Amino acid sequence: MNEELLRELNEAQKEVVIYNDGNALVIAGAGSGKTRVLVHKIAYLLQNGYTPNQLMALTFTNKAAKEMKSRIQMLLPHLKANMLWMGTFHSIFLRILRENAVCIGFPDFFSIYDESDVKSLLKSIFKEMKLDEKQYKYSFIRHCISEAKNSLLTPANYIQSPNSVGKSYFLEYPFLGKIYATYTERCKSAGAMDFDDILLYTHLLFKKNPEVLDRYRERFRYILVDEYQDTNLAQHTLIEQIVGKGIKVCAVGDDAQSIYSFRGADIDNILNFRTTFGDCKLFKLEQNYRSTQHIVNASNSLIKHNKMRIPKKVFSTLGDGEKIRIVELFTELEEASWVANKINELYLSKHNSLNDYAILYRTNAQSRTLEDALRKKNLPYRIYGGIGFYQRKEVKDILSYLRLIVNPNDEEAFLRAINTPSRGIGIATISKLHSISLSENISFWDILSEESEFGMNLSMNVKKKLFGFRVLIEELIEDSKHCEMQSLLQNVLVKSGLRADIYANNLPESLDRQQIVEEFIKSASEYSISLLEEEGRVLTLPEFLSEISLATDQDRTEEEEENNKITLMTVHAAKGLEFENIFVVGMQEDLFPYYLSCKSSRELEEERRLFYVAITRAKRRCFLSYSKKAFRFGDSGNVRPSRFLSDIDPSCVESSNSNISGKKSISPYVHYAKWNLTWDNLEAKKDTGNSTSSTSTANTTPSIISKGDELKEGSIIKHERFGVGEVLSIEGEGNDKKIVVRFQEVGTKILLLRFVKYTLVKK
DNA sequence: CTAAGTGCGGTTTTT
DNA sequence: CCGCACTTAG
Ligand SMILES: Nc1ncnc2c1ncn2[C@@H]1O[C@H](COP(=O)(O)OP(=O)(O)OP(=O)(O)O)[C@@H](O)[C@H]1O
Repeated sequence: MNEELLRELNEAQKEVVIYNDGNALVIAGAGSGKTRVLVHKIAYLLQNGYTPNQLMALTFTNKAAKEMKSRIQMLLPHLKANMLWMGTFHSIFLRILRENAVCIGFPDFFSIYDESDVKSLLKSIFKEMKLDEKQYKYSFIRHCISEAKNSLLTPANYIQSPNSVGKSYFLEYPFLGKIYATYTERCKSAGAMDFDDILLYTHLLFKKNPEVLDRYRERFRYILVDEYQDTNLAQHTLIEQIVGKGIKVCAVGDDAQSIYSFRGADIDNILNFRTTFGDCKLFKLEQNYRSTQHIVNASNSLIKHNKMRIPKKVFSTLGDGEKIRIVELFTELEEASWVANKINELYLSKHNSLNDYAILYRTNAQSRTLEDALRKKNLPYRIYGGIGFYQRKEVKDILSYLRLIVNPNDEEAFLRAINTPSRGIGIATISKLHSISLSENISFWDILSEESEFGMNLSMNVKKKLFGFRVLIEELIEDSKHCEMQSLLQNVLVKSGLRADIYANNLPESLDRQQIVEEFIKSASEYSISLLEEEGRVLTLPEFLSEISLATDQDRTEEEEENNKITLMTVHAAKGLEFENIFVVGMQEDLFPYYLSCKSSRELEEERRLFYVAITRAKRRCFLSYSKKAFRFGDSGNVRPSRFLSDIDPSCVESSNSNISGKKSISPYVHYAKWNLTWDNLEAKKDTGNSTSSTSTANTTPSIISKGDELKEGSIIKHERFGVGEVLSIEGEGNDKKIVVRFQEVGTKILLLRFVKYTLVKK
């Protein structure tokens, strides 16, 4: 069994997988199989005595987590993959927080504020404090708060600590600390956390409640982390808190792919990894399995222009392949349609799938032109990023009611729900409520609930409206106790008046909104069905809310009737992925590198790393394009090609025009002593103990009639969502009877037989 | 209180 | 160009 697992790896990779004497760190270039090593290591550990609940595997995106899960499921078809604690930092630690909310003074079903909730709360605080929003710009303040949290500073520490990251701002922004403190207070009394809080509060939970930490430390034996170069202090420290005394860590990463410094990622975390954790072996992987030699050479020659980096050897055995093409177009429009044409042409001649094509860009705003061009050519595409489905107005409206049901103190949900649809409760009323809330230190909901406070200086008419809202929410809370998700959703829509509002007419705009609402209902229903089928559990409202609070658009369980689509996404979003053909558009000065990130060589080098990530996504073909005329803020101007284009070794490039390699790029590099790195000064020492085992918990289910006796190994079934698949095995008895099915599209799944909806294709 | 219109500022990357 | 804060009319 082990041999089979290891056969798919080269010698260097095998070593990492097998190594179990201490902590392990892999630093290696793009496409060298780091993620593959992690996946195989998890499988290997599982085959050699570790149980799924002893492993914690952390990724940065839900997409990566999902991908990893399915790859492991592929290697170990009988594994109950959902027993693995595998997910993003945020999702895993949110789970831990939910299990211990009371320890940190939060309600069990605390809310998660998304970006728009945060914005609205902060703006309300600005008003309260009468701050000049020209000086206290939302985006800057938001950044500072996030920075504070990522540095694990509570408001008190942020203000007082001598080496606080806020220090340098306080002179110019004397109220910054106060804003942060107020913001934190308000979130707390609303029973809400923002994204960064998830990490900060988990850190505090572990720090202040060692017995809680110990409970998890008894359970976990191994922590595995992908993309370690992008961890911030909070993430790094959390791992540090857990690891040690028989709990090992294995991390993989590539310093050249560190592209998230804007959210606190600190490359020192990976560089100092060996000293932080001790007893750590460093591994290198040098063979690139993804790309052809030209692409590997091009990316290497590019990244060599960075001073801050660890030099690496990389080679490919896939042959030279095609050179990188650089193409100049006149306008952005022409560029987009050139890309569309090129894809069409390749698609027709190579007879491959559109899934093999990705178009990458620096900013989401660039996608529009591309979409138009693709639509014009009738080329199907799928776009990642941008405004997520769950942030859509219509969806947020429904969610605000659902959030109130679960946590009536959720201030942002309250503010949205109370006048959506319009109930004649406007700013005047809200600000009265607001001042009561502040002076009495109670939530909006409490004001409505306490008769005494209620009547203060409000007119009879307003009182009636507020009372009506209170009754509505109380009724929905009651409904939630005995309704299932679907009927609860219907109740919310009908009783709130949202349905009547949205279905009031059939204007095209209205139809769009209706469609979004329908889609939301469908996605809830699909989620609840898959939970039933895969885990035999009934979806509860709090679980549903918690789940989607972390879901970005891309992870929504979409229907995939059309499974042949071009991928459009930002370079950031493409990290960790690979495609046969990559198109990077907008390769011009001011856009890539982005004009806001050109101030220091630190920023410029990060932009260059970003470009490195873009190129290294390509397996066979890579096209870089730019337009000479760019429309920015309405007016147009001439732009020059990106300086990065001339960083690439000309021998790997085929250019459709002349004026690229001519101009030498100006690179006024600052020398950072600590960045003068070699493999040698990454060495470290120390050692830790060893480990044994622990156990898992059971689960319960209701009982329903059983069917599916006609199935046996080798049967082919068609599942309504997963498509066609082969039954690999049937396990368990009675209500617990499960089938292991390998689906063509979605990989292997374990499904509870009594809940599965399928049709038999072949006995 | 709501809806519709004007004028201004700023403009990235994401969990 | 897009989102916003603010104004004005109903
Ligand atoms: N030993 C191997 N044999 C065959 N294919 C391999 C091997 N190792 C890696 N690959 C393939 O190489 C490609 C890149 O692997 P992987 O995504 O794990 O690399 P990575 O180092 O994580 O890349 P990145 O840093 O860009 O995320 C994948 O398609 C993977 O299947």
